[in-house]
Amino acid sequence: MSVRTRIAPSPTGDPHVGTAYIALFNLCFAKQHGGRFILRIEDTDAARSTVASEQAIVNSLRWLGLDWDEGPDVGGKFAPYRQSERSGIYADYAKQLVEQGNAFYCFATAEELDEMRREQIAAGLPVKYDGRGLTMDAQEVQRRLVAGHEHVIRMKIPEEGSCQVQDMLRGEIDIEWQQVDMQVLLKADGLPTYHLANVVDDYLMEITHVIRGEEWINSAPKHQLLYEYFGWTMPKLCHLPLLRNPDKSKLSKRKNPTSIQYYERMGYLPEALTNYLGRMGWSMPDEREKFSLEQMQAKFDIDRVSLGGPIFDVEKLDWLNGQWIRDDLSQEDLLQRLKDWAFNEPRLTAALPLIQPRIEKLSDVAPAIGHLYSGLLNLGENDFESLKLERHDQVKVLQFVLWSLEKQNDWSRDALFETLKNLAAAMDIKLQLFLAPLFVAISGSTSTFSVMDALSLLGPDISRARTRQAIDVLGGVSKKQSKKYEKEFSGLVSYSAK
RNA sequence: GUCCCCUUCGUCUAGUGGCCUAGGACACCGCCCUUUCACGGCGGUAACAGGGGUUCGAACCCCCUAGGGGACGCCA
Repeated sequence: MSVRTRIAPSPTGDPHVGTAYIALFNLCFAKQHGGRFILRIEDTDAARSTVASEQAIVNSLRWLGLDWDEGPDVGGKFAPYRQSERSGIYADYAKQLVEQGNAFYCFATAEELDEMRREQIAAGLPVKYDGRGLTMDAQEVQRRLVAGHEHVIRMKIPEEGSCQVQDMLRGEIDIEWQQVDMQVLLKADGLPTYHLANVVDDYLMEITHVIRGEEWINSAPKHQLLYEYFGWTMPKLCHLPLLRNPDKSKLSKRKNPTSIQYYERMGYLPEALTNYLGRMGWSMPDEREKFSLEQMQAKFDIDRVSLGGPIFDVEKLDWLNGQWIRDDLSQEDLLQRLKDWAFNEPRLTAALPLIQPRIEKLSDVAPAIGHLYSGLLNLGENDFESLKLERHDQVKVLQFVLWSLEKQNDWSRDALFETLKNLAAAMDIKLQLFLAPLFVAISGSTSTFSVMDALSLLGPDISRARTRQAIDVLGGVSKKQSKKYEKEFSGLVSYSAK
């Protein structure tokens, strides 16, 4: 049997570099063993799993050159198990477990369980489903099912003993069954949870190796137990370390740009970013820093993964990107890359009408649109000095704007204007004053075309990054202050929503 | 709080019991190249978390402690 690996990213938010990281290692492992690497996008929440967000993942992985193979289709290639006509298979598997006595119906409501958890916390007990559904007698269960009471299916967990999970890198991991929750397998809406869907999919897709993030270690006993219940062979597990922020917490977008699209917009070469991700927790046998995806695949060895969670260090990525630009691009290549990146007709065409009214000479063009072709700006505190708003209010405005922009989905200039206008009104600040710090943050000056147009053309990734940068330049927001602001902000938003 | 994972320069890492007075890379500093700035070249500062074992010998094996991270959802 040949090796098959698979990643199952959730199409939530922007495609994350962590997804690319896991994909890269899966791809290299599979190719190294002459196997296949399969992509499957999964999320049971239809509201946030849109065609567009699925496509964004596909595009980002393609951009990075992390190509996947076609695998056995389960419920549609990109549209996952939420597809109603196929989700039935998961319900069938869940019911099979009930019949086998490995799972049970639970009629507890969300409120009831919240209450239970609160009590457990108050009593200093481990927070865990207490097995109340198990005590209901079969007739009562039948009665409620027939009556159409809302219910879920949970898996049974052994009451004592422990589970030994084999990890390809860590060896045996021993987890007490006491620590494992009676996981919901089938939700009240009839859709499976990740745990069930994942196991069923991996089985149906004949996955032999599961290479995923370390955050899944604690769920491994559940998955292993499901394989046992079904009588299926368990794939080999491998948990990769998590990418971290400079403060060592799990890489998150609040602290670091994490969107693959951000790195694309910043002008990193995909081969450099892939190369850099390949250096996170892994090294070439000859220790060279620069290598292509093909070279990594050729030399890949999962045992060379080091377990300490690596910090995503932009400085080294910058250096590596420079190496790629200087060593691997001919002048023609560079020209082509620049054209593809941003110096293309549609991008320029979008900018020209904005500056045409403002220029007197053709030589005025480059300075006027320079900020549309830049990454982070060269900002200093004094760039904000001449503004009328007090400095701490500037920071506050920028922070609130940032939070708004993080929620913003529609990046048309009109939608942005609507959002910002409402925010200014809610904060009770005159629009002109309100926009001034953002103007500087985004454009690097106060005398250029509308900041809405700039935001719209720059897109979410760069816009948010520059706003964040401006906040930092102005001294940042302390943790305490941030909490206070957050509260105030959520109050404003609900107010303006009315 | 409970459990799990992790721990070599500031950062990414090499190292799988003797080759380690611990190597490379980024960053930083200095020198050289140079009309400037980069690039490039050369050099420098800088680490085995702490404590116990095992062993002739420990960065490497074991134990304890500390620190960091993660998981504890009808999210994934």
